[in-house]
Amino acid sequence: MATEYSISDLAAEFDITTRTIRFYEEKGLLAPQRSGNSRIYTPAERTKLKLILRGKRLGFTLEESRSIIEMYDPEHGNTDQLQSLLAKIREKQAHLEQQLHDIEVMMVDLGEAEKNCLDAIAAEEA
Amino acid sequence: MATEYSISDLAAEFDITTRTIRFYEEKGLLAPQRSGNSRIYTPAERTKLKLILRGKRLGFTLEESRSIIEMYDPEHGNTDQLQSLLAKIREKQAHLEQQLHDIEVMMVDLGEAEKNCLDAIAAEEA
DNA sequence: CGACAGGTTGACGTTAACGTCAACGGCAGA
DNA sequence: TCTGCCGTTGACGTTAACGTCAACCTGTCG
Repeated sequence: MATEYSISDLAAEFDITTRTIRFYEEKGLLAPQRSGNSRIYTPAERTKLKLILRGKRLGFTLEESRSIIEMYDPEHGNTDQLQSLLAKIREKQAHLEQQLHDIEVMMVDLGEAEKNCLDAIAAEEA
Repeated sequence: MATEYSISDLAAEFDITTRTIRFYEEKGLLAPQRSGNSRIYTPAERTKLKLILRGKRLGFTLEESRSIIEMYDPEHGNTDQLQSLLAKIREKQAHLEQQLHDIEVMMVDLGEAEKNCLDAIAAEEA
């Protein structure tokens, strides 16, 4: 349970390049501290990175991941801002529900494809 | 229940451009018939397009969608080819399971974010 | 006949998300 | 002191997935 990480620590842990991590910082998704010239990552920054990568696996753009990250540390803004944040949250939820449905259907399809494939192999061996 | 479609029929139905559809054809994902110079799409081609778009919503690349399409009309190859197809199927299944897990976690997170947001709004109004 | 909506093929432009490379600084070990 | 290793900042290259535009054909409506 380290309390801080170097850039290569994170790169190794998540199997990405340091260039990628710096790129996320350029885009304003990460904001590590500095020790002299070097970047130092707190567990909070590491969590942000995890969120980004999870977003990637779900086909989210970095912009979308950025807005997801922002949901985690709200700016304690006014009601308008909170309403807009709430709207974003519900938008993402709808997105995820669509994906859930897509996955369900595709799972069924793949299951059938698998069966057909196994049948064909069995027939071949007969 | 039309038995064939023009390129703009499909573009309108799925809310994409004709350029996009032609692009998929360039990449070998679609293979419409021709009536003179114009493209004619059968229901089977339309289904392929649906598969591509579903893949897109799940963050699949066109290459991945291509291999998914190929699972639907197997080339009735030899056992080796079938085995490799089976491997691909299971790979996609694993991919989907990872996505399912990601979605579950993100749903919970968003639910909490939503609650925090609602609480903050309530506090603001108090 | 004219024009107009739909189709076609290139060819080039664009954006996101990095990869690659050059040129440099700092520090630990032999 | 020199050799690596890890880090840094630009700057430019690359790939996927289209968008945009020009130049053209083709059927049909008034």
